[in-house]
Amino acid sequence: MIERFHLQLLTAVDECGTLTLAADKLHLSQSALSHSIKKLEQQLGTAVWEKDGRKLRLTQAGRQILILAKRLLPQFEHTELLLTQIAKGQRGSLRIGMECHPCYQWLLKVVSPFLETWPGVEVDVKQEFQFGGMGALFDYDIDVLVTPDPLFKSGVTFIPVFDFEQRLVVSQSHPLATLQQIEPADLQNQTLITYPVEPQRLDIFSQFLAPAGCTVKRHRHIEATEIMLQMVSAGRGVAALPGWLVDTYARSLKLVSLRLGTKGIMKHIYLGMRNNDVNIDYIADFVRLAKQTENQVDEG
Amino acid sequence: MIERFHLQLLTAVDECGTLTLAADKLHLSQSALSHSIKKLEQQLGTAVWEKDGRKLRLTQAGRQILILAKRLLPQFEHTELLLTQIAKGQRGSLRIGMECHPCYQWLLKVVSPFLETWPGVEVDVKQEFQFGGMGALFDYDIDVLVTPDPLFKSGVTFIPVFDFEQRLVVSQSHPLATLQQIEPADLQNQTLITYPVEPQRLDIFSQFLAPAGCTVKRHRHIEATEIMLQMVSAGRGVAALPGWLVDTYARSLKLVSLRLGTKGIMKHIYLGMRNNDVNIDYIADFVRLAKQTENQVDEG
DNA sequence: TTTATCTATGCATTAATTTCATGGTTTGGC
DNA sequence: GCCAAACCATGAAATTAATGCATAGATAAA
Repeated sequence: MIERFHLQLLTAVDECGTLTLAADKLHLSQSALSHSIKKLEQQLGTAVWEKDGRKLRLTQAGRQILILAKRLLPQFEHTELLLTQIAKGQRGSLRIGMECHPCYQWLLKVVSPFLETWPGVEVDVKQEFQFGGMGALFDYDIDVLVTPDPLFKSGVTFIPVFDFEQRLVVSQSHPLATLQQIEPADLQNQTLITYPVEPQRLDIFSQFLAPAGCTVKRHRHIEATEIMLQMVSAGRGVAALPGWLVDTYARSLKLVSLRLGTKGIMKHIYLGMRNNDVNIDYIADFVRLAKQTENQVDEG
Repeated sequence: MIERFHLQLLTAVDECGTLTLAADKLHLSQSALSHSIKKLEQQLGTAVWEKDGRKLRLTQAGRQILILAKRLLPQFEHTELLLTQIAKGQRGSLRIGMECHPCYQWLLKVVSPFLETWPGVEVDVKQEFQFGGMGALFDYDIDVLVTPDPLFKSGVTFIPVFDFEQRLVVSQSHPLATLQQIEPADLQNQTLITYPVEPQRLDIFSQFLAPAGCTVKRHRHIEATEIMLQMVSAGRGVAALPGWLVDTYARSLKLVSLRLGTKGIMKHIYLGMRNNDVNIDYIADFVRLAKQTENQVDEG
């Protein structure tokens, strides 16, 4: 069996020229190296080098091992370097799961500074989960779940990082645009545009229309946030989206956002993660950066 | 220090699912594996896997090691396979040195069947040596020397493999073409074409012209055998080459070969090799094949 | 020929690995 | 909800391997 040590030994002899000098370099006795090689040679059934005077000359077999050494040793060392970085928390992978369609815009504000602070951490964002965001978290498909609907189960921690109000968006010229607030009945003759997810996961249904026993004239699905806002701007329908998100497009697209009900629909974005991971440096820092965005958005 | 064993261990656990089954596969106790990993984890400063119920789940660090394992282990195994072939003499390299210009044609007849018999042996032919063929042999630049001039020194073995007569080649229409044999004086008014080497290494000088105190009208150098024969065919000069070599071109180029002196210049091709290498299977077989060509050439 | 240098090897010592025995945890069946 | 089975962790003992010392053998240089 060729061991890593043998590769180091061959390399050292190649660099130093003699077994004695190689022994110094490896902080071992010349005897130890001699014994090691003898044993290897017995196992392989072939000599690694032959004596030429008092020098050693690699045999065909020895040359092959040296070639192997020069190829493999750097890879061992590279992985070990990687592991010390992982041990220090400087390196790893952060797989973010998104269970909140409009939050994508917000996420970018968090990821951007994160990437600068943690160049060794690979960030990946996933949006589709076979067994829901929680399943993905438990199955180690993701490391952090961005969701407005936390499930406080044992084994996972959910931390609120951002508060916002879910508001109705309409175009400036829309009949509802002048109202102070929207009541469920106001939407009876409207086209409501939402992301293509089950209605029970949409707050405007579960917290606003359904409790009042109301419905809308038409319900359309659109995947992309910007297209959705373009449609609203063109008067083709209304949508329910986070207030801060509407604000960033309000001027350019001539949009107005309105409170839903008297108190409004107040939401929180939570970051969910496995308890074991909470103390990993770069994950803790991701949470910290996520909390910071609240101020930025309010100011902006 | 990540050792080869750790790579095998990680791979086995990855394949078997549990540490216990991996232990069976590696013919070790479950305890031994557990201890090994614990020690590695201490050295690395990071866990390799974490317990998830009674299963083991790789950590980020563990995944890196597994990636390393899947890349490096096959390379270890490949080299070990190579070494067993080298040990059995099925594989190696045969670097042939040529110190005999016209012998190249002959060599091809030997190399061709050799390559078929020894697919694992890499054959290389060298023709230029800084310190002569013997030096190249001693310096391990070549493994076999093809030469008509053996030097019987200790450490090397020279084996005669092929006998031939060095004859003068002239065109059919040349004035000398009708002679039974050539005497040194016959060449006084001739242009002699030879390979570009020192005259003392040319038999026609050292064994024929020089002893008789004769010389030629002109001496030209040409590197390539076929061009040399074309020149002779065109009546531009005469040359001294092995009889069997001339025979193969005699009809197509309208050439005649003549004996030099009464007894002719008789030569032998020798194969020289280091004593240590004489018993290597594929080298011994190369010698055997070289000896066989004698019959083939005589017949052809 | 002598001396310095280098590798090989037997033997005693030291270190590392492995196993055994056992305890703790989790899972699944009853 | 309890019990048995499966699995991993761990301490201590036993085994095995690696290492260094001392020295012999061999080569090259002086």
